[in-house]
Amino acid sequence: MSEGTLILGGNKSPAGPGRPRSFDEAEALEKALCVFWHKGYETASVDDLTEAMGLSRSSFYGTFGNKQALFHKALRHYSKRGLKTLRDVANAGGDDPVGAIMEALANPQGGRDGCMLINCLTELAPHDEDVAALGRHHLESIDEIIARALKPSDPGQALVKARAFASLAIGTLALRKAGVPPDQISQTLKQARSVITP
Amino acid sequence: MSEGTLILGGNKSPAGPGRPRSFDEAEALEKALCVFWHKGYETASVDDLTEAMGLSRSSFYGTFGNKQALFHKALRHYSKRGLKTLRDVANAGGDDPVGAIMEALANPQGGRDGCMLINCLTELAPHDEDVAALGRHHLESIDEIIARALKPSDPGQALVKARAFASLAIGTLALRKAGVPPDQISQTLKQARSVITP
DNA sequence: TTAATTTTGGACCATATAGTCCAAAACCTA
DNA sequence: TAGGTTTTGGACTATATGGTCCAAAATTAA
Repeated sequence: MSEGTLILGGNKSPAGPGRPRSFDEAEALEKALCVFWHKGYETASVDDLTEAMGLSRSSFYGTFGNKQALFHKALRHYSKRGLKTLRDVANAGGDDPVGAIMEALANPQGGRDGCMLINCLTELAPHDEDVAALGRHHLESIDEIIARALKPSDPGQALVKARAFASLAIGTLALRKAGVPPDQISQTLKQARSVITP
Repeated sequence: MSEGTLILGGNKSPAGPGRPRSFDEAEALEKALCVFWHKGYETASVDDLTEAMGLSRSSFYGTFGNKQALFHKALRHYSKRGLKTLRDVANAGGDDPVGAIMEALANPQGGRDGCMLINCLTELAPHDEDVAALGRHHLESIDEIIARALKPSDPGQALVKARAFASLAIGTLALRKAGVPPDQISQTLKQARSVITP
């Protein structure tokens, strides 16, 4: 049960004896993340992944265990980083954290690929409870961050409004995927203000 | 180029000579639709499909051409029927068409499987322009139906508000997939009223 | 009954896929 | 330098996949 044994993935490449890794695990994970983000879980083949990560199959399986384990690790990483970014944006927003958040939402990182977490939720959540649970936690966290950004408003309704705001933003991701013109999406997103104004 | 030639799928099973079909094409399509809805495009194997449809591979390929053609047909059918249902709901709503629409949105057909079209948009649109185009048309139609339901409101803003309303509703589908409790989803959906009230 | 025509069952095929295995390479410690 | 240890390349395997093929079955028209 202890980490570092010879069972599965996550070999820590200790400083002890043995041939050293020829790659950076974090970088490789990042590359894998991009592939999953762009292609989805099922469509991303191990060949796609190893090629993008620059790894041999041995290193791939030796380091990450298998495709699914790598995927879960990538998704957790994505979630953690995304939430941190959102918090940072809200904090950096100063007097208008909601405006800062909306600004960020209007120019998402994934472009037409949308949000990796929402993509994976759509693809896998009904058949993978781990993904579903991670998704719930992610969404809940987003709601809390937004609710906190609404601070002057009446606190009883803050979370409810934050949820509606977030749902609207998530909905626009579908538009993006469909190739709806960005200006129309921005216009739709601006209507989210009417959800949160008291 | 004419239909009915011997090229691909959609054989009309004419009343002429030859062994008659042992199945109903519309029913088979419906079954396939369910499989795609529940499992997604990639994950639905031809074996899954033929089993659910009760067809041999010969009948499958002879009637529908291939997996992708069947899928597109199913998706178009889904879109058409969904839009008709939405229109019917709005029309049957009498004095409060928006309320009727919201009622319908709170009890969706797919349950945790969400909306097939949004699922497929998420899975395929960035890599399949046909799906993307169908998605845009579907979303646009939804917007128009909702905008029409907002008739008393100021007409210039009707479409903008309808789009925001629709995006919020679409966003809640992700919550549903993640297994967020239905009452919370309903509560979020109710906030959509604030988007459309002038 | 016979010939033409279409559907059906299911064996078959080529390929793609996730995952395994092992010998050689590259390192550390003694 | 020698022995122990880990990583690496890449060949290999088993299986699942989408799609094809053809002989037999089931029908209609003559």
